[in-house]
Amino acid sequence: MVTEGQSDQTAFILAEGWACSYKMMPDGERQIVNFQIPGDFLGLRSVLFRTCDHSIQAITHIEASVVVSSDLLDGFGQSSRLATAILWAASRDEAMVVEHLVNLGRRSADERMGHLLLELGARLKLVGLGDKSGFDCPLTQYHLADALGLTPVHVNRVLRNLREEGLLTFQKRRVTIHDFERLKAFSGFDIDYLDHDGPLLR
Amino acid sequence: MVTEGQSDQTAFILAEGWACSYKMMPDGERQIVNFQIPGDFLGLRSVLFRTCDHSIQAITHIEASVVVSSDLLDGFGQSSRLATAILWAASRDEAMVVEHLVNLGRRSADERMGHLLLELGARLKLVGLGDKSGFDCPLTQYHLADALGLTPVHVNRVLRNLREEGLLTFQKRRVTIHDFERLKAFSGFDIDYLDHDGPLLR
DNA sequence: CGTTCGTTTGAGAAACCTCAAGGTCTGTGG
DNA sequence: CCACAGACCTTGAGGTTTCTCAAACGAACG
Repeated sequence: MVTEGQSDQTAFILAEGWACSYKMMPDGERQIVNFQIPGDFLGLRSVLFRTCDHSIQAITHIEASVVVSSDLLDGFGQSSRLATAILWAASRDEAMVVEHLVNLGRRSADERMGHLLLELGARLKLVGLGDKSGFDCPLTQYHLADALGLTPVHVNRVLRNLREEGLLTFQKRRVTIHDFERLKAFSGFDIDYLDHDGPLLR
Repeated sequence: MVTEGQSDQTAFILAEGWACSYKMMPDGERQIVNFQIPGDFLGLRSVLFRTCDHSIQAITHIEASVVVSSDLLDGFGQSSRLATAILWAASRDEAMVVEHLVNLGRRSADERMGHLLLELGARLKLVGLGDKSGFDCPLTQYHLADALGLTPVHVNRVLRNLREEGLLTFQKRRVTIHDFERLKAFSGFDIDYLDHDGPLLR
């Protein structure tokens, strides 16, 4: 129904049956983000974003009403710029939460850590704090543990692993990326879900 | 800055410093949902929803601009009904994803399963499919595994645990809740995050 | 009647947690 | 400047949860 990476997608309202939205991992594993049941709106972000960051698949036989994409965008075009900006912010926000969810569901502790720190680095770079080599980071290992669903003790060991692997160092409130490309590959980080530069407007 | 359960909250745009949004578990554990850095919008759902479903806390010293809540809602009030409805749907969607995130981050496999099935039950009940005693469910154990970040093998054992505990049975495409209250307590399910009955409008 | 999909069970391995104890750094009051 | 407290980081040993691999079983379907 909706496929990750494609553009020009459609939105639906589900009338009958079940569907699910999910993301695929490079190794073929899958993380289901949500199940959709009758009455649910489906594929909203695929219309608002230029390219979709997730896929949707039917589970049972399905009946759904197509929501014409241009109608949606027209409706929004007439709305205030404020409304559009807010919806866009909300969507970006949700995209980050979804990526975080995938992180917890389908990655090892080491990969999660790498992914989180790469995401923070990428976001900080966008606003001019930090660069490819690293960034200042006020988080404690307790914060990282609470974010990644780990214990602080294990966070410590994970950071040691990454350091010993030569991937990154987190010391003295500073994250230093030693090998960006390898870390990116290791943690399955793909910046696309952040890379939507502004509302899709007409 | 923002506290779960309160109403009349404020939104901010972060100018300087770091913050994080999180949910607390009954046992005092915490799941951080996202970190906010300069430039980020913060507390949007706390304005759109009557009561907020998460909390926000400063990590460093912070400078932020207050976004006046009434301005936001005015801006929306002038927008089309369509725009408002869409934003509301997006927010509810995000609330579900956030709860799913907490599920993966801070609950055991058994608790996750209970929580997921209770959520599905609650949502199905809202649209008239299924009731407190259970619901028809077309999902396979593979679907559940992909949703909960487990292996299909372990899903099977989890379902057996829950059955042997007398909490629920999932057999022949039917979920039967044997002891709703006990299951709810066991899996930390709190329906509030679904219970926002329509956009907050003027 | 064979094939496919989904479920069930077992045994051993890996990841992560718990508990416990030191160690380091930083700010604070004397 | 020193002593101290508190917050944070680091390491070890042993336990629990979850995974991997493997195999068998049942039901649906052509």
